[in-house]
Amino acid sequence: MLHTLLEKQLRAAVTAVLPDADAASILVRPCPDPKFGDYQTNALMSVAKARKMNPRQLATDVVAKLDVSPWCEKVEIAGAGFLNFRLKTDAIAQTLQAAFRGEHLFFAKAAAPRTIVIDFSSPNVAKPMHVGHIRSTGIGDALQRVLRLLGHHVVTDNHIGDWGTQFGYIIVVWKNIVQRGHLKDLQRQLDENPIGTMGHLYQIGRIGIPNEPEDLADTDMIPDDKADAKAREEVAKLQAGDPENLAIWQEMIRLSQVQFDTIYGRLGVKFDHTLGESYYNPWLGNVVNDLLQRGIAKESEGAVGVFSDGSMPPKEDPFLVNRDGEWVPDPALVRKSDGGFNYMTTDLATIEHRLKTWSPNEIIYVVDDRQAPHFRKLFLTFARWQPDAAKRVTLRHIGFGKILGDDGKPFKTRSGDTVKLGDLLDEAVERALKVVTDKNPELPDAQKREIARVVGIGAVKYADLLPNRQSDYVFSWDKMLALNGNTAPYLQYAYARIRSIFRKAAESAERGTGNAEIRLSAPEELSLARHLLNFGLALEAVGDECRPNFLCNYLYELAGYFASFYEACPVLKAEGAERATRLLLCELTGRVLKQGLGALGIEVLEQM
RNA sequence: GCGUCCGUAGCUCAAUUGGAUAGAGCUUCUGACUUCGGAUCAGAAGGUUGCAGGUUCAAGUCCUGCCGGGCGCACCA
Repeated sequence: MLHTLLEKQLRAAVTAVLPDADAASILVRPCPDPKFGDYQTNALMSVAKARKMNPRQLATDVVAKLDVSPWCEKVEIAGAGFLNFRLKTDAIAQTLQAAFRGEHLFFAKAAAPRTIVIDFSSPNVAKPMHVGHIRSTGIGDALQRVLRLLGHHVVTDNHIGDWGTQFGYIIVVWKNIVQRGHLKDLQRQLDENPIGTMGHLYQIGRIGIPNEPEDLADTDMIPDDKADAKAREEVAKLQAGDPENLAIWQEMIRLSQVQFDTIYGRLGVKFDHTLGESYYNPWLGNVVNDLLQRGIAKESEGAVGVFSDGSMPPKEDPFLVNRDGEWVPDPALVRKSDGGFNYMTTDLATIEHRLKTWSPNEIIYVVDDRQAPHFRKLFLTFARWQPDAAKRVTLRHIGFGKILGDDGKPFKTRSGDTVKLGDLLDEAVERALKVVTDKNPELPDAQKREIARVVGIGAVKYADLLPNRQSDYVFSWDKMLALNGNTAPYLQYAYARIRSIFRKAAESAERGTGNAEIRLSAPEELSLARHLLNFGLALEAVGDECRPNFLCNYLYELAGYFASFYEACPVLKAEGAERATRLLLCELTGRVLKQGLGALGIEVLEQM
């Protein structure tokens, strides 16, 4: 890629002037404003500062050693010591033609591919997937797609919650209903609405047992102050391998899997592995014993926990918490006083398993920001437990904020319930269908439904990927499905317009070719062409920072440049080199939009 | 209380992590040839980046202190 070539030359020039300079820190980035040039570097200023040199003098010396004449006009020194590069139109044109011939699409595969495990989505068995799950699922899926595109070896693993205490409550009620001879009613309701029924059983179990079990949806409760104890008892039996409880548990997983498959199918999300928490059950005892033996964990109030090792100041130590001015232990519990294990234990066993199985360079957890303290403890504990293994892997928690309603509180339905993910997708598709029907009533129904599906699902995903993942954002139907602004439909529309041009071009039996003479001249052509070159930079930024919104913004800008170009530069009415140039720009913009949206997990349409 | 994240245009959000004149969309206003698809485009208006200091060539970004908010603080995940 052109900017990579510039970077290489620049690094060589800096090394020629200052042999001991850190070349890797010299980066070439797009200029914030085209009037400065196409690319710039600000690295010379920090290099000069570290050596107490005059930055402009250093810049002058570097430029004297720098030869980028094949690709650039004269390099300019600006401001406090920026170097500005302006690309030659020929160099841009040649890069576009190489892309057109399929030699690249403005990005290069990673020179040193890494093995990266991505842990995302992780829904709970026996509970409905809700809006919150779109965040982990969408961000995680976008990251895995981008990293794969960049040539990394990616392993996705859905760490589903299939082993929690929630099962105890359900089993208590389940058995009670069966005992009273209402198995058929239970089965009927589970068939009709598996997730809702299981969720209801859970809620009932938290209180006691139902009075009228044949109608679970509207039942009097017999409160039971031993409900918690009974649930724990059933969980203990389950974990000990009790056949009856095991059978109920397996049935719950089967019923939940149907829901997962449906949702993931609609979202187009696939996992390489689905190793739930239960998978690690056999090793949990050993994890705790090992931690105890090595003196990393110790008993406290009947439980077993990992405590501070005093290796860092109290303020930074996640194993300490300040209560009334005093720093007291805040351990990571790995075994409860009743002998059960915590998710810290499971997570430790999971890291060990992943390292042994896939030898990753990196494990990425795409999980709600509220769990940041948990992951700090987890990573530190693992480093203390298996120091050598820990050195070979980078553990990263990629956190994200909440989805809020108009009122600034967590997004809920009008009646105050959490919004189910399936319902959200239904409504998005339904709203999209109304728009399609309104805009293009003449299309066949089947095609309208397909458009509505792609637009609706795409809009939901895009709206979730667009904000900086760290911050909370306010959910808005209107904004999400808006047809202009930074939305999926706007990008999909740009793509559909491009495809429409090619359908028309095909009618006149003319296609552009990569070898035809092209001539970039209109300012709109040049702006669009220059922006195309930066697709790879956007992809790399997403991969490095795990922030899909960089790609969203890149694609939105691309669609914007295309829209301006489209208004100003007629394609099919043009002739000769002008026509070839414009067809080429359309083709490449289409490819980048499709590939880029695809990397976000969003489909495109030939017509909409 | 302690920790942590945040506060940017009327609203919803960006700003590639310290770079040049803080950008979009919505809203409002003004325009665009019987449109290569008007689900579009061009333009205008809108800011002391919560407040006050500090660090340096350069601060929305880093440091300190206030003000206001979200979240988390051992046997749920």
